[in-house]
Amino acid sequence: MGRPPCCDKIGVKKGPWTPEEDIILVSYIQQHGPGNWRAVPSNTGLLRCSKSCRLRWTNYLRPGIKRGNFTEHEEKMIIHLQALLGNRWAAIASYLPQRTDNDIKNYWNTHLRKKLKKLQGNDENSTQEGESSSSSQSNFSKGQWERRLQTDIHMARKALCEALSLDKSDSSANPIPAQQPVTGSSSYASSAENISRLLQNWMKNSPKSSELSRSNSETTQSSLNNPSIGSGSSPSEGTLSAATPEGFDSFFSEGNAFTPENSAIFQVESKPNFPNMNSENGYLFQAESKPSLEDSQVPFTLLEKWLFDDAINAPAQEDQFMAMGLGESADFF
DNA sequence: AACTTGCACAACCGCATCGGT
DNA sequence: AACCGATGCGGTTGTGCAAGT
Repeated sequence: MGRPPCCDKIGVKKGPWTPEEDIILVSYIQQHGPGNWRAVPSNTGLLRCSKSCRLRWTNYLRPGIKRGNFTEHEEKMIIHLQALLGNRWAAIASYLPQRTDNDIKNYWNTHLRKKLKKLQGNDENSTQEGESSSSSQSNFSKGQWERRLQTDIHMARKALCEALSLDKSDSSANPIPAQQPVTGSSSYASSAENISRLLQNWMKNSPKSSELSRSNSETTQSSLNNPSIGSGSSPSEGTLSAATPEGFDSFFSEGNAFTPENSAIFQVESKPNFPNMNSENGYLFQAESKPSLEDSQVPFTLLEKWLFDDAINAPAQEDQFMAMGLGESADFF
């Protein structure tokens, strides 16, 4: 009697995501917002398990994700945070809002761990090395425990601020960068940029992409024909028109990059269905199903108030962090 | 040119945790 | 309190590419 599979494995597609799938997923999330992942495959016709959809969204498609080379500052942050928190990638990622935990984890595993090992090798030929993070966790010092607690408090503050949608009423008062692009443009545009980038890579890396596109278009087509897609909206508002094989061919041909500009296809077509779309700010993917201030104004508890007040006084948190016991934390490598 | 090796990163898997009933 | 489903998280694997031989 084994653990039941997270989803019906039969007919579930695995492997890399195609641009068509990406667009279907983004379109769906635009309409319904992130969350209720279980319903995503059935409602979109995607032959993916719910986990896969969530992962794809959180790691690649959601707005505000920065990809590519890590800056030196980011690198230092990661090293520092890893020393403090261990392999709690999600917690570390909360300090680097534009990076995903998966990204940070990969970067750590492929670059930083080796780098540190090397450095350490130069420093001393001591025996404690390498698996520092796991071994260090076992001999957790009091100082580290306290810092870990601090980090948890930080995360609690952040979560609280997000939950209260503070930035909505007065973005300048919010000291903690929300997980949104800093630019004034629509954050969905960022999502489109992500897709643009993916499509461009797709084109660059795969000369047979259009062929694949076509083969995948069966899936897409069937999903497009699936009346359950975009339930609640008329077929004419399908939002998926760009995902037709023809649509893709037109994107791919004539050097048409998939830019935020032409991504207006999504915006124009799907906008009427977006409860969160704000014509001035663009579409804001608010933290998943978190209530806004207007929706439910909850009186602060003492703790919430404390966390909230404290958060406002913590703009230089990042630097504090960097200044915080580097020497000590270095011991954990 | 063919093959091997190493690297980078996307994606999967399974356990942990949370929230509702 | 116990159960169950949904989601989150971290470890690991698979795959494609580039560099080296």
